[in-house]
Amino acid sequence: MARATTTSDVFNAVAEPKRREIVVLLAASKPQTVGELVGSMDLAQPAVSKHLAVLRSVGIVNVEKRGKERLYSLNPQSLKPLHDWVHPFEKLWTSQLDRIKRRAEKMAAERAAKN
Amino acid sequence: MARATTTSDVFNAVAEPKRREIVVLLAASKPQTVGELVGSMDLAQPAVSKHLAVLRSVGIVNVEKRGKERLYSLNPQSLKPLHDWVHPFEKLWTSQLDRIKRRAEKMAAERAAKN
DNA sequence: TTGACATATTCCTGTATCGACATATGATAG
DNA sequence: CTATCATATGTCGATACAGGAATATGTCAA
Repeated sequence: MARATTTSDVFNAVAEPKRREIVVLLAASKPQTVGELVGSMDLAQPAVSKHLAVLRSVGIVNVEKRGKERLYSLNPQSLKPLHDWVHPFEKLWTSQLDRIKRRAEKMAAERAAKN
Repeated sequence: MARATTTSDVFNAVAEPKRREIVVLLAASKPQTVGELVGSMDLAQPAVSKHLAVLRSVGIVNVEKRGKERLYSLNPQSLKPLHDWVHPFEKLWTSQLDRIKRRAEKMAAERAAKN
């Protein structure tokens, strides 16, 4: 078996940094044209279009035709599975008890480093 | 340029379903042996060991030698970057305003489907 | 129709999986 | 020391990228 497709999953789609960048850009400013995205991305147009195709295929972005341009917009709900998976882990590092634990471990590590 | 390494990033490491499964298993029950993980995973031991190696290399899990066994434990903080990236998007789908917006879009889509 | 512009698609190359299988390493008991 | 158990590592085959370059598609204006 080989590596999973980038289009198989929100997790895989978003594993690529440039695609995350696109998501952030679309979240910051409202619907944008491919050209606008290219303008703010240091990546050639074909590459951007391909990334957009991946994001489209997993439902992260929507397209709307507007003359010869295409307006891409973010579909935030699509990121919910990612959020739902990672969110429960938050309590494992925010609890007071855990912060004490980490502090102790850190001190132990420093102690060990001196010997 | 090819696809990024699975060990290059928490995002890439966690893009693989089996590795997410391991993370969940380690979060549920405390430190576990490779054998225990294999026992609850429908995947051969070498494959599990390799996934653990990937998770180790990005700091998602820690190992501790215990005789001939190795105890793997979760390092939850390592997931923080993932959480920090996705969390801001939550408000885009939980706000009352946005729920109304989605509702309207859905109705428009149904209307369009009838025509 | 023709040309110009915006975007998508195709082809190519180098690289990195993932799992199965076989084998190496390492620790412990007897 | 040797056999055994737990885990790690290496090899192989099929697969899938990501970006560059070239080209196709589609839309508008004159």
